[in-house]
Amino acid sequence: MSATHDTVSHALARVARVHRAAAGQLLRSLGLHPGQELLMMQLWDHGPQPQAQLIERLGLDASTVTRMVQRLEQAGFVRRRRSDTDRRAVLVEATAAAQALQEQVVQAWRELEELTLRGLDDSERAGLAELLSRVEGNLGRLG
Amino acid sequence: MSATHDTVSHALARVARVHRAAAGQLLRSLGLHPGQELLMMQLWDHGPQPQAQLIERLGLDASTVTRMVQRLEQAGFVRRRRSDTDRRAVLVEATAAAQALQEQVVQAWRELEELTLRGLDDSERAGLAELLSRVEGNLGRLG
DNA sequence: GGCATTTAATTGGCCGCGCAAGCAATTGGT
DNA sequence: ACCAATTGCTTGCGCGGCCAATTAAATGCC
Repeated sequence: MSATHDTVSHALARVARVHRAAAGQLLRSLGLHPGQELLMMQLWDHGPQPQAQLIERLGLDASTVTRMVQRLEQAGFVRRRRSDTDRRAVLVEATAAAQALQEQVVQAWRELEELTLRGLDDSERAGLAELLSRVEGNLGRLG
Repeated sequence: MSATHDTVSHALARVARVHRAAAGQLLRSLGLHPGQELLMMQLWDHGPQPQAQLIERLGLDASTVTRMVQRLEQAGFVRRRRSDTDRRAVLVEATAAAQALQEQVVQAWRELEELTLRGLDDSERAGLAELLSRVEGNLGRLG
């Protein structure tokens, strides 16, 4: 066995992929693709907001958000309108149809969380959350 | 603050993204896209092997591996040839050019690992590795 | 006011990644 | 020996995601 394996980085990459796959499985029947639910949650949690805010909060590239929003609009989950105070900005808001989805998405997310953490006791869960948070901090602000 | 946040699932998704971005940054100058280094590492660690083996070890979809290998071949890092014993199978092997890359990739991966784990002591690192492993187990086999 | 700079979005291009459908070779059962 | 089922791989398609380049609007500075 070569030494390039068993690193946290490898584990993280693999876990993230299966986790995303599991999310995809749960979201599939709701008509959402993995990643989109995070954007919708932002809208549900913080209400209508310009894309710049979504970009900021999701930590995604502007072009990614533009196209995600376009597709979500196409799917009927989101509405876009030009801001009056800043005519460059595009305000994004969840539609009524999306409101109906919220319950199911939250539920799916809960299932995913439980599936993910199955067999970990409270202190282990807290430990994992904290370690991930610190790792995020390490990687977050790098040049 | 709504309750949909602060879940391990959210943290995991975010951490995975910044981690991948960091990997991309480090691999960029080497001409590799994030994800490809994992495939190359398989080849370096286990030698020439059929795609089926790569699919198995990487846990990726067959179509994903097919196209990754095609692109890596295009880039000159990999060679493909039909297996003699099973003419459906495609054997994949690293090229000499790729051998030269190995050192740098291993180095980049080491940097990434250290960057990721900065500020965590040995027991915390071990703890994170173990928790990730258990989470992977939870999500891995979910028929 | 006038002009350079910064900011918000968009588009084109490319990659990773998965699902679905399909093809060819191999294996298994009878 | 034959034919069904399985296996290995490929292609079409669509989405998430990034970078680079572009346009339009807003801001800053003189």
